[in-house]
Amino acid sequence: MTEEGARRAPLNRDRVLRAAVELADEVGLAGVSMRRLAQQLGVVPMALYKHVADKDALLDGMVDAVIGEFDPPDPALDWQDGVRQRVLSARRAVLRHPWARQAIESRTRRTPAVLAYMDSVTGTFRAGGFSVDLTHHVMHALGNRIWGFSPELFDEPRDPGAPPLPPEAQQAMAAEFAERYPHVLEIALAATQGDLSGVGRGCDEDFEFAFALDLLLDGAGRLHRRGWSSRAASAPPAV
Amino acid sequence: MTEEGARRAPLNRDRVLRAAVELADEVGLAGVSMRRLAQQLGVVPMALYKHVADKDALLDGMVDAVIGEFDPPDPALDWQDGVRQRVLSARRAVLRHPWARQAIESRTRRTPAVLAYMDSVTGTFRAGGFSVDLTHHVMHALGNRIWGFSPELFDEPRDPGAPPLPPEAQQAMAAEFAERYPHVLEIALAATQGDLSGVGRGCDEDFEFAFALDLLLDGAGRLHRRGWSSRAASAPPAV
DNA sequence: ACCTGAACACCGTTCAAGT
DNA sequence: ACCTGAACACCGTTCAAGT
Repeated sequence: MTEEGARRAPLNRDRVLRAAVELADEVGLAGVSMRRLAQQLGVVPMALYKHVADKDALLDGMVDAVIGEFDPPDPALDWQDGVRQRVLSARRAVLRHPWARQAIESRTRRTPAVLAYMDSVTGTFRAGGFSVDLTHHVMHALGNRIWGFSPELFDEPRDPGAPPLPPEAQQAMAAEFAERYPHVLEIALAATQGDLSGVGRGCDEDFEFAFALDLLLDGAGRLHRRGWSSRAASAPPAV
Repeated sequence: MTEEGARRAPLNRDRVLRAAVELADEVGLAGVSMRRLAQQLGVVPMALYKHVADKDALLDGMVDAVIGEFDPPDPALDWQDGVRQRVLSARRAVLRHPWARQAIESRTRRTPAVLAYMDSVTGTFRAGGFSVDLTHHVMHALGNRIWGFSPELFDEPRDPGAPPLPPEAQQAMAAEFAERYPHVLEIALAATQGDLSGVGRGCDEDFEFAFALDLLLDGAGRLHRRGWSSRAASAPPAV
């Protein structure tokens, strides 16, 4: 309210990005608008455009900030543990920022930070003796899993704060499900040891992630040891 | 312009969804707004809300329309060819609608059509003798690949209509890349047989998709044959 | 150099009213 | 039953102007 008391440190790119990350942590990615971010910084919306080209650039910067939290590579590890360590470190960072997965999936530009991370993982395979050819295909096979997340295949886990469904509702849901989607119900029940109230609460995502990652890395190692090459192969793998 | 000449068939859910799919095919997902879709149908925006609860429901319906284009399962196939056939059929449908991948990734609700498709793929593994437990983990490992796409790991392919970069720009890009991201450049060059102009035009996505799919299915088959169970395993796979 | 004010061309969705 | 009109509370971004 005083004339000069409200003066604040001048904006800069870093302060804008840090505020955006903080805002996304609080209200989710959909809640991050240029206008709301400006308000959070006590500034008029247009002031942001001096530090960030447009909203896409803002999102790129936010993803870069998450990448900045990844642990550095550990050169003492062999290729398999090396890739695992980096990817699981990426996973920890991504889980710290629930919006990060959605933001990463939405990016189509590859920033220097993104390229540097991909280069580092690629280099780990090469240092482990993988051919250029096999490394290329394996990077594609890993896909977004190098960022530490797998897609939500089934429903989002139910809000843990939500009250548990009443037993009769569970029964009704199970009955309907059992009729229409017996196989989905079966594997969902298996994941919760038959505890119906757990269905829809999601399963052990960490285990599923590690399972898929190791399935891919082990398959890759097998191809590597056998000297597999896509030039020799007519059809894809035949692992 | 005549009073009655402009009368059109009454809207219904199907006509709304078909128009939305057509609009997305033409202008991309970002171009599909309730207002623009209404205009396309010669109707006021609010008229849509009688047939579709809100924009999320519209997107759900559009994804369901794509799923409706998948080929039915072929019961004569064994589990591996059966899953491959369904997933490659999904891929053909998704490639017909360039917006579909983005739409599928953005959905958090699982519609009956989505659940029915997942149930069908799950059932194919079960019919092939896979345990409930292994089927569960394998479905997670496949992840979004059951929809026939893998994530864009590297850049989007350059617009094929765009003019090719001038040779000196290619040289400059390559030089900069070679210095900062040598490993990414290396595998990118391998994918285009050293043709620099092809870098950034993307690689053979069909091959990469088939590679990853078969890597996963072959690994899954190996675990199946060996009677692997997550209950017995302390750590994930050890394929 | 950095920020502001006003404006433009959009959004999704509500409500009460029309036929 | 189905559609409309007007309004609300938002968006991202431009341009010319202020300090």
